[in-house]
Order: sequence, then structure tokens, then C-alpha cells
Amino acid sequence: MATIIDVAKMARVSKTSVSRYLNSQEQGHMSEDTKQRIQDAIDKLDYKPSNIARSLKGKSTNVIGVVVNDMGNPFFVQMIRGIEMEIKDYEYNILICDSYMSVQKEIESLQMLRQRQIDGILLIGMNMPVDHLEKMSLQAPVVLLERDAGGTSFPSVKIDNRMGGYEAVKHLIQQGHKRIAHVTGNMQSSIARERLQAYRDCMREQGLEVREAYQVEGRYDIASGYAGLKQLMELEEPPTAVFCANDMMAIGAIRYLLEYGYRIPEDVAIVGYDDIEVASMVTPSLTTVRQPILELAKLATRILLHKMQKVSIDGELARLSEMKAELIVRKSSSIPRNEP
Amino acid sequence: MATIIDVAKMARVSKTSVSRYLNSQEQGHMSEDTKQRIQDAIDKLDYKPSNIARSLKGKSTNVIGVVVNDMGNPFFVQMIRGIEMEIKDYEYNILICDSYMSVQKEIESLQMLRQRQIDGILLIGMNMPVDHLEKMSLQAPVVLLERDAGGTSFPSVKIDNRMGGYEAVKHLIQQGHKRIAHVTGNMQSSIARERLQAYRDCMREQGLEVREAYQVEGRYDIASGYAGLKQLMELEEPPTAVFCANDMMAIGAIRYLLEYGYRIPEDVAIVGYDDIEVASMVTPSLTTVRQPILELAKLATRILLHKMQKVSIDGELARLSEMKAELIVRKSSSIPRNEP
DNA sequence: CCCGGGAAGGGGAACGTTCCCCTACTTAAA
DNA sequence: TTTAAGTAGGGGAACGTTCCCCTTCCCGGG
Repeated sequence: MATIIDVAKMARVSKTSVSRYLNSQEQGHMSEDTKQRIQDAIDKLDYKPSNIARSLKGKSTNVIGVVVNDMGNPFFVQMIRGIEMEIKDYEYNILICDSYMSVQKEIESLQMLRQRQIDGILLIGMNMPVDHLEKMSLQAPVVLLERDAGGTSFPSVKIDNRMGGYEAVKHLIQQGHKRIAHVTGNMQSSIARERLQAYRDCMREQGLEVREAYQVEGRYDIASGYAGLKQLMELEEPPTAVFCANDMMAIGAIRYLLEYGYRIPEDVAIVGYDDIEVASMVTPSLTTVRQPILELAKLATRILLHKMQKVSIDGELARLSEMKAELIVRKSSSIPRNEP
Repeated sequence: MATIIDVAKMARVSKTSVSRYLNSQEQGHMSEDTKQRIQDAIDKLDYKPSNIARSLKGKSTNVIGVVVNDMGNPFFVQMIRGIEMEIKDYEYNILICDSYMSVQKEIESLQMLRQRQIDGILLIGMNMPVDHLEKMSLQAPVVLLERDAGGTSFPSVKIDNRMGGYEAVKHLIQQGHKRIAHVTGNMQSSIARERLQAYRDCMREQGLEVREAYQVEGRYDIASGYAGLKQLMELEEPPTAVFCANDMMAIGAIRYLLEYGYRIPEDVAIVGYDDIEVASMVTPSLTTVRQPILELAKLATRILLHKMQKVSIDGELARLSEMKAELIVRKSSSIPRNEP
């Protein structure tokens, strides 16, 4: 690999001049002839400045670290894509870590990012307690995605899970259901807790009984939705409707019900959460709560860029950290109206 | 951030000793007392060695660059996950670039990776011609995923697309279809070309006419499957079966057919490719060709690690670069046998 | 007493940049 | 003619490591 010194030698100038040529925007202090010689040398040697040396000298690495709670979850993976889209016009790149839903792994990833002197950190659906995060002295701005900031001052972009969950349950109640169950997400995650809370609040406020047996814990994947429904349907008094904390589990739930001969939504209605791309493609098509995933990821990224001083963001937007979710009613929950 | 010098000062030793303490495996040449003082200083200062400085001095950055052709494709994204899983026990991290199916972007990404002095490169479904890649003098080992190496010597791990495609089409023929169409992937990708070739070969070998009008080009996403079917069904003599080059397009195809009142598989049979997680969840469930995605990604990663001398791989495995695909017959293509 | 060698540890160059501060030359005003 | 300012360009320290090679000390054998 050619270095700046090789270029300088070939162009018969000092490395300072080469550096100036490369970095100086006004490019003053340099004759056309010199510039030409430098450019020729660069071309001939196929020289590219070393990012490593630059990072060592200056402050920034131009890398953004992304810690994803679970790469098995398409919802989270979609966010990575949103981040990529937002970032691609800056000179940043993304370093990815999967933390496999483990707090230990999260801590290790964060420590690694710190060692790499990353410029900014995006945490997707983190499990770790926020105050622990606060103590970690990671030397870079952090933005939380799909995780609330608790008492801390980390910016956090998420969807209003309360409202989304509330709407979902209310919709089921409006369909005439009374025995409504809930398959939660991984309870380490604050989103799961919020959706559960919304479920309980809505039930109570609408005058329905909140039964402990109707709340089963899942892990956001197809398998745990399947298992959750099995557990629920084997109860003495099984529910007639189930609100699943995400679409993957809802798909698993549908799977279980169809396998055991239940009709959806006549016997059991299902509502999911996320509106992943395939939600409208399964049978029956899935009633769910749509989240503006890409927009969410983009907003979070913009806030991070702002914190890193690369981009200014309008103050309004910076504070708007809760985005609205929208209930999408499809066939898994709504009985066609031509029945009584 | 504390540096090694701060630690050395606090422990009243030289930086050399601290470095020795950190890196030397035998840890000879050092008294217990000194070690203790160094460790205390490290703890007190919360010192972490700078990866950047290490990279500058030594050769390696411990980063693997992954260029993904299209992050919108869950099939590719799944591979990233496989890479993560394989890598997580080494000290490597993954830098991701989405090339948005553009050759230009691919080149830029590769150049960027070179500037960052990445240790190894994984190219997922690259569009660029391989000989162009060969000329690029990227200073790191490369492994191709889902892309054949053409005449070049790059290791390439992929699924035997010929066989998979052949099986898919043969299955349709066995179901009695004669007018079989094909929605291809992005024709810039070699996978798409191989699957098309398999389609044509199978048709010809089974004595069926290969019509140009029955070959429409898609872009691997739901929308282009939908559009492809529209185009096909508006022909004077529409096909009775369609082989789509991936599941996303097959889902789009199903979508179109259902929307326009066709029955699947009675009016039109559909076969996809990939067996993504939701293929069995759509209605009708999708006949498809299953690919061992995670295994594919893991194998490719192991080969790369091998090239980077970090792991030895048994020679057998290193050469086995084509993995077998398997046809999964579901309801989108097979007419229940109780009809005549 | 001298000497050799091993253990413990330190000094400083090198990695490839950037950037502060310096010099040399030119030109024009005083 | 001196001086001031502006233009073109260079020297070298610094960023935080690693690692080669050096010094010092101690101990045992002859």
C-alpha cells in the first residue's frame, strides 16, 4: 500500500503539501502545477489515505455502532436498513453487533465499541437497565431505539406502545370479545412491558377482568407464539381473542390454531403488532399495529448525527421521540358483517 | 480516555511493561508485584487499549466487511445473521454496506473497505462482473456468497441453482403443466441467470417450448412479482404455472392472482425459491426450493477466516462450495390428488 | 575475584496521518 | 531602499500502540 510519503516523493513535494491538497477545501497555497503533479502521483500509485491513521490523529472514526437485540427479528433488522438509508449520504459506516438478547453480550458489545472509538451508538431494543448503561462511560453519543430512556437523558425514539396496544385491545373488545389473552414479548424489554401494561389498562378501563392466566410470556419469535397459544388453549376456559406483542408470535399463534382446527377469527381472533411485510400475506391476513419502522430508524439516526454535530435537526423533531402507531384491521380479527 | 502512558505512570513502570503485561502470553520477565500494580492502575483508570493505535502499528483491524446487494431482501439479511453467528467467537466485527443493487455503489463500498484496511471481505450477491472485482486490488481476502466466481479464483459459496431450478420446473411439468413461465431475478446477478438457465434447460429437455414472452424480469421484491404476473396473465395465452426466482416475488405473484380471482394452484400454480420463514405461512402455502442459508453463510465465513489464517478448515470442506438445494412441495403448486 | 547468563524492565523508533509553525520568495506601498 | 503582507511550501511533533534492542541487577560457577 502506497503512503502519503510515497506520493510526496513521486510528486517531489512534502507530505504536508499532499495532505493539504487532499484536505484543504480552499486549496489555497498551491500552484496549479503542483496540484497536477500530486494528482498524477496519486493516480499512478493508486493511493488512498489510511482511515486508521486519520482516526488516530484526529478524533473521529466515522463509524456508527449498532447493537441489535436480536437479528432474528425482522422488525429490528428492518431498522438497520433504515439506518443505512439515512447514513448513506454521509461518510459514515455501520458496525453491527448482535447481542442475542443477552445483557452480558450487550455489555461486551458496548465495551468493544468503546475500544474501537466509534463516533456514535444506536441501541436497538436493548435489554440492559438504562441506569447501568449510564454508568458505562461510553465515549460517544447514544440514541435508543424501541427502548425507553427511563429516568436517564438518553434520547430515545420509539413508538407509542401504550396507544398502539390500547387500540389493539379495544378493537377486540369492540368485536364483542371478553376473554382476551396476551402473549407478551421478552419481559426484559421495556416495549414488552409497555404493551402488557396497555393490555391491562385497556381491559380494566373497559370493565373486563384481567386474569393472570391470560398473560403468557413469549420471546418474539414464531415458536413462542405457537407455544403461547398452546398454553392458552389448554386452559379450562380458553380465550376467544389473543393480542400478541409482535407479528412473528401472531403468525406462530395462527399456525397453532389452524393446526388444531380452530377457525380464525370465528373461534379465536388474533391481533399482532409491527405490520411486517408478510402480515398481509398470511392466512388469514393479520390485524396488526403498524409502526413506521423505517421512519423511526431514520429519525433516530438523524438525532444521532445531530448529536455528533454533523447535521442540524429542527428542535421540534428532536423532541418528538414518540411516533404514532396505527391499527390495521384485517381478517384475523374481524368477523364479516353479514353474520348476525 | 486514559492511555497506556497514564497507566504506566500510575503503576510506576514503563509503557513497555504495560504493553508486555497486556499482550505477552507467557508474561515472563515480570514480577508478581509489578503485574499487580499494573492491573490496579488499569482498573482505576478504566483503561482500554485503543484498537485504532493497535491497527496502525500492527496489520489487522479485526473487522470484516460485508457488502450486501440488497438489504431489502430477507434472504440476504439472513446471511448477515449467519456471518454474525460464525464470527462471534473470534474477536472480529462486521462492517455492513448496502449497495442498493447498484454496481457503482458496490465499487464505492469496496473502495471504502480498502481505505479502512479491513481484514476480509464477504460479498453477498454481488452484481459487478467478477473480472472487474479482480482488478480492484483490494488488500484483503474475499469470499463470494451467492455469486459464482466466473473464471476467477475467488472462493465462492453458493447453492446449486441449476439443480434447484431444474427440480422446481420439473415438478411443475410432473403436475401436468405445459405453459410454464418464469419471473427472473435482477439479471445483473449471476444467480438470476443460473435459475433462468435451469428453467430453459429443463423445459427444453422435457420437450416443452421455451417462449420468450414467458420470461419476465423482476427485481427480487414483492412488487416486481406482482408486476410480473400482471404482465404474464395479460398475454393472449397466459401460463398455467409460474416459477419465480425467489419467494418474495412468488408472494407478490400470489397476491396478484388472488386479487384478480384466480385460484391457486388450480388456475395457476406458483413455485418460489429460498424457503424464507414465511413461505409456509402464506396462503396457499408456497412450494419452494429450500436453501441452507445459515449454513451457507457460516461456511463462507469459515472459509474467509481460513484465508485470514485464523482458523483451519478441512480441505474437503473448503472445496465444497456448492451446497444442495431441496424442493419443498406445498399447496401453491400441487393439486390435491382426489381430483381426476 | 571475575565472568557469564538469565531475569526484570526501559528507551525510542515506527506505523500514516494532520497541523502548527517556520522559511523563502515576490510584490507593492511608503 | 526598507518593510509589510501575501503566497508557496516544508519540518517535525503528535496521536497510542508494539517491539527491537538496550541496561541493570543478581546469582552461581570457576
